[in-house]
Amino acid sequence: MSGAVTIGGAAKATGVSAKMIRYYEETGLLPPADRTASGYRLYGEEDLHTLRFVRRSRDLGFSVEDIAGLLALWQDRRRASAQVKALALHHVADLRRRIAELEAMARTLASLADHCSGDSRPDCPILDDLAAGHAPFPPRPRRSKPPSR
Amino acid sequence: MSGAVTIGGAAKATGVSAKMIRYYEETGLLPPADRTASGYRLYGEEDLHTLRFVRRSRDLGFSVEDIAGLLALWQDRRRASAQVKALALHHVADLRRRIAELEAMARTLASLADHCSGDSRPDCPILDDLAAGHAPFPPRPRRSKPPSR
DNA sequence: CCTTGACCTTCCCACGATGGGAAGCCCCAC
DNA sequence: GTGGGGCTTCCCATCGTGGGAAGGTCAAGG
Repeated sequence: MSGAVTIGGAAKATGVSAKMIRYYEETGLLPPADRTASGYRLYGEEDLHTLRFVRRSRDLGFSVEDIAGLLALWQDRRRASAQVKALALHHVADLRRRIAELEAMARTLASLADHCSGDSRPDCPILDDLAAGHAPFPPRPRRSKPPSR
Repeated sequence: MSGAVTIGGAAKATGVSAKMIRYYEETGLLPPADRTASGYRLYGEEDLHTLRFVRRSRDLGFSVEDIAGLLALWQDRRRASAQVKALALHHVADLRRRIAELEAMARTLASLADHCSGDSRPDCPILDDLAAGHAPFPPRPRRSKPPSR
C-alpha cells in the first residue's frame, strides 16, 4: 500500500499522459480519482492497472467509447466471454474495412505514379486522372468509426 | 457560358458539399468565388472542374494541404511531372504506413479473439491480454499525417 | 402585389483524441 | 524562506466535416 502516486507518476508508470488521464476522468471513462487534502489526484495500484488496460486498448485502436465497454466487461467477473469476443471482432471488422479503403487508395495512386515518367516534362497521368475524376462520385462513405488517432 | 451555378448546384455537380466549398475558400485552398450582386457565390465550368479535382484528391486520401500543392502543380503547365510523382509516392508511403499500423492491430486482436471461447463463460484471453499489457509501452507513435477523414 | 418555400449568406458549435500553455497553488529540499 | 518542479483549472488549436440559427434573396403561383 506504499503505492499511491500523483498524476505524473501514474503517467510515467502507465504510458498515459497526465493530460489524457484528466481527460478520461472528465469524460467519465474513469471514475474521479481520490484527492489529497490539497487537491492532488492520487492513483493506487488498481488505478494504474486500469490505466494500463486503457493504454493497451488504445494501442489496439479501440475508441474511448469502446474502451468504456471493455472496462465494464473487465470489471464484471460474471461477463460472458462472448460479449467481449463480439466487441473485439466488431472492431477487427472495422479495422479491416479501414485497411481496405486505404489499400484501394494506395493501389490507385501507386498505379498512377507507375505510369508517370517522373522527369522534367510536364505530362503527368496522375494530374490527368485527378482532373478527369472518371469515378462519378458515389456519396463519399462516412466511416462509422473514424480513425481519430 | 450558360453555366454559372450557385453553391448548391456546384455541390450537386461535384459531390463536394456546400459547407466544404465555403471551407475550402475560407482556408485559401480555393480563390474567392465570384458573387452575384446580392452576394451569392457563382461557379463556372472551370470552377466545377477544380472542385472535382479536389474531390477526387480527397477520395485518394490527400490532405487539404497536399491538395493545395497538387492544385498548384496542376495549374502550372510548366511543372515537372517528377514533382507530382514525388508528392504521390510520398502519400502512398504514408498510406502504407497507416495500413501496416492497422494491420498489426487487426492481427493481434484477431488472434486474441481466436483464442477466446466466446460462450457464456467469463474466461477471456482478450481481457487478460488487455489487462496484462505485456508490451511495455514504447512511446505511442504519433502519426505525421493523421488520418483525419 | 404578396406569400411561400427553396435557396443563399454569415456565425457559432460540435465531434475525437491529443498537445500546448498560462496563471496560480503546493510541497520538498536546501 | 526560497527556488524549482509538480500539481490544479481553464482556454486554445488541431483536421475535416456536419448541424443549425438568424436573416437576406429569388422565383413561382395565388
